[in-house]
Amino acid sequence: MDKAYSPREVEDRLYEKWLSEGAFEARADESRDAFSIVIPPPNVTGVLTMGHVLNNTIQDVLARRARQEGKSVLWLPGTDHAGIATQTKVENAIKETGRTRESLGREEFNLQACLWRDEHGGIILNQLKKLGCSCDWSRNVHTLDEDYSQSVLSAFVRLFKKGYVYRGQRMVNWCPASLTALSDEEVVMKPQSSTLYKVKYNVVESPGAFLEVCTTRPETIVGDVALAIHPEDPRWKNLQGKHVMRPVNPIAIPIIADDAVDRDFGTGVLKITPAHDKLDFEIGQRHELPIIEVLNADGTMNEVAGNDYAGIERFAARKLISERLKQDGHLVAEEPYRNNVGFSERSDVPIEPRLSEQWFLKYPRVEEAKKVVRKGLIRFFPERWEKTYLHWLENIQDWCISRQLWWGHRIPVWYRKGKVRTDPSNWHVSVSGPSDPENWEQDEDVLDTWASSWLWPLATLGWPDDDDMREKGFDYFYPTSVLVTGPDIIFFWVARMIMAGLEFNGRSYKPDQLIPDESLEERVPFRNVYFTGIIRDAEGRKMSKSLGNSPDPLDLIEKYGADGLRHGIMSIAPKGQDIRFSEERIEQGRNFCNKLWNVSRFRTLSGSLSGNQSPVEILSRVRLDQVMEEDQAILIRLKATIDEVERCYSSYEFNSILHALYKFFWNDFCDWYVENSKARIKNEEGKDTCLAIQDLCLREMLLLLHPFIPFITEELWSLLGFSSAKSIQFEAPAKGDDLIGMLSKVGITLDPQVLEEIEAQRELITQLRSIKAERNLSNNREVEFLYVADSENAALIAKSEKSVLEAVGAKSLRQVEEHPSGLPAVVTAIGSFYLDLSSGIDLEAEISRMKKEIENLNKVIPSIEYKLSNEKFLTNAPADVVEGARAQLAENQMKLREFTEILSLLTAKS
RNA sequence: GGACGGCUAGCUCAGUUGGUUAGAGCGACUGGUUUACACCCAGUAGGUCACAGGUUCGAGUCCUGUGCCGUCCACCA
Repeated sequence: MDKAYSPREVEDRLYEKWLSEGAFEARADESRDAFSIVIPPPNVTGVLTMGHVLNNTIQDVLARRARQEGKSVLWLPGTDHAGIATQTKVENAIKETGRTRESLGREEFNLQACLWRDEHGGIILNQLKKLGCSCDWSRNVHTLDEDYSQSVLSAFVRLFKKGYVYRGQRMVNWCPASLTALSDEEVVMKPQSSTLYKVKYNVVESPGAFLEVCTTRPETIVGDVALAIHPEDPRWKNLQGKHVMRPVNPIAIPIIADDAVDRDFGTGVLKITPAHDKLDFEIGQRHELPIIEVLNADGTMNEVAGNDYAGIERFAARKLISERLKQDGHLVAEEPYRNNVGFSERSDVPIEPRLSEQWFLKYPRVEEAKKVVRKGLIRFFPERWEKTYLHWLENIQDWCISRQLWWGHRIPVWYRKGKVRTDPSNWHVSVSGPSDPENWEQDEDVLDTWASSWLWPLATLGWPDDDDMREKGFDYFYPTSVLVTGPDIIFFWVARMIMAGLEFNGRSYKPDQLIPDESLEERVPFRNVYFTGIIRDAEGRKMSKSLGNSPDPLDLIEKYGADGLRHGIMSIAPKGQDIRFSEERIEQGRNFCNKLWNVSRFRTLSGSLSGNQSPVEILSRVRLDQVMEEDQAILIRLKATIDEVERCYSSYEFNSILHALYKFFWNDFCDWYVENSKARIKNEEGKDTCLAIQDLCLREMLLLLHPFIPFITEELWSLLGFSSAKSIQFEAPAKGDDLIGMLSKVGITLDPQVLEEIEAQRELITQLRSIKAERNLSNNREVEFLYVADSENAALIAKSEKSVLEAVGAKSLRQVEEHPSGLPAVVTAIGSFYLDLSSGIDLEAEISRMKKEIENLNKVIPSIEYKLSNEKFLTNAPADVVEGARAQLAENQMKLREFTEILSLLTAKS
């Protein structure tokens, strides 16, 4: 074994081995419990981010733990076609070759997109392999796969037949960059610095009278069809029913009254542009006002806006029209204003409320979706996300599911050629299409990507095809055990999957018929949902590609190993809190692996490894008369650690699991038990017993650590001779009680009292080391200690004298009756200890060293004293600096006294 | 406007039903290569637990209020 652990070779070799053994392949096996996870499918053309590392490491930990526990595990991988994102990327790539989407045409474009996907796609899956993810790769699914598409279209058709999918002319969120409608969830509100324009509208019927209106969007004035006031607003009561002249493209428009007007905002008068504002549209409907569109799909003004503005981009038009208003004397005021504007999440441009013909979905099973979470049939970790989830469901709006894109699942609706599309009697809706396709034309739109991924747990297991479901073990693996994802997609994905699961799994119910409680549980797509935190950079910003603040996980794997990365990220992943990334934590993970490697290496150098193939074999090497208190203590701690790990798994407290394992391994096992072993294994009598206990601890440690750091643990598992017929991957760590059982079978019972004694001994050793270190005697192994203690404690001290002396680095511990004077002392729970400064010391060397220390202090002290006597220093320096100087002076003076005393004692002896 | 989270050592964070003297890692400082490990060992320093009240024998922990930071939802033109 090399001195330092080098992950690279080990990781690649072991991953290949796991794949060739088929260790990750899932089979429905009724004799065992099922454990299943579906991966949140990443964008097929994406690359691995730190968020993926966190998310997938958690899933891998759970999958590997379940595999060890003997469950039949399915971790199902796959990728998402990511409609807008991928189409935009492909369009940009095509643009570089001088072509456009339109010039290629739909079929050719999609062909190019597939080529592009196949070329750039799948990178992320290979990156997950580097991370060690134990997915069943033979089951890899892509949302545009033929089978998956069938299931997406099938869901659409079923919901259509139920009357839940409908087509309609509605106000939607329009993205002028991507030229498509978006769902409400894809719009992000951003505070903007804009201008509030106050515009004057002259009253037609009363010359000289006018109304003032505040707006942030003067470019839409050309689409105004009315002004609205509040019906009870006394200020304009007499104007209701009269008309004003539109200040741009002048025509007379009515003054109407509507409750929706906020009297307190601006002037209390609202201009109504039904084509370009959601509220205005509603008011317009109520008052049967005309709808005048003045914007094109791409955000430029259209011909209706007039020759002066047609073709001009919306923000340029805003400027132009405001200037025009100013010239005409219609602009009363303009002032800076901060408001929230909706942006397209993908394209990052302001969205445009736009009236258009789209497909909408009324969500199915909303009530049941609330119920399954309220009743705990699906549990959220942390629990608090339940409130967010329920609040969203309470206020749920119909979902706009059509997208004006080419990359995606094309809507399975056909219209009779040459007939009016708005009449449903001219529609054909089916998965396979009409039998006489020549007479029909298919709807041009595709489905929102989330309208495919909401079926993920169902479709990846073969739904809705019976044969496919049987082959993929649907009944065995569904509902899946746990979903691991970020809270940022709780609405996009989690909530929708729950509704889809409830709707589509099992026998169908009529729309108005609630699913009975007893069959809810088998229909939910997953039982637990673990929400990870969001990874932020050192400044607390969300990691993103555009900020360039996300490290490349592959670089980190290269530098610290996959195990180091996994350990690091898991140790900073508290339950559901955002995570501030720091490379130092990854370094710590690497160091942990190295420590594990080295203590194992030490074990291989200490003695034979035979007899390690099972706990029974290991314990058979124990000689009862050689079992020491140290052995009992480490076993008690091991048991406590196992129990703690068990408890933390059930509540998904991964950082606590690692913390418990780290503490046991490093602070208890390495720092104390193995150090103590060094003396014991020199002695043939106790060697075998001591090594057996070491082996038992190491074995359990490796088993417990394996889900987190699979590579190094598997490597050490075989290097230390633990491997039997079973790989570490399928070997369960002992439960706490199992451990007690195993031990009592060979006659070892654990006495909690022993732990206290060992604890006291540790405390003593630490104190004695400290008293030595303070006097720069750390390396002197000849020092002697005197102590005063009662007879009970004295017996205890005598019992552990040898190991205390070894650990402290001292020659003797001698009991005295009287407290010696003039010696440095420490007080512990079991007695007062004095460092005998005169004994066992190289007097000449110590004396010259003391003199050197004193000489140095005699230089330092006057310089601090001078500083403190300086008036300017005292008045100008910050208080803490002055205090610091005073403390420094006092400490050095104290040191001087101590050293002087020690010196006088030393010289008296010489 | 509504909801949720955070505020603990210089930094990043643990702290699970309220209970000895509040912990870890990193960083700082001191000393150390005695054959597992310098990716290491031994030791030291460093905290008014955001603030103000309250409940209690006892509060980092529970309650009320305030402040700052962050997230989500809604949104008034």
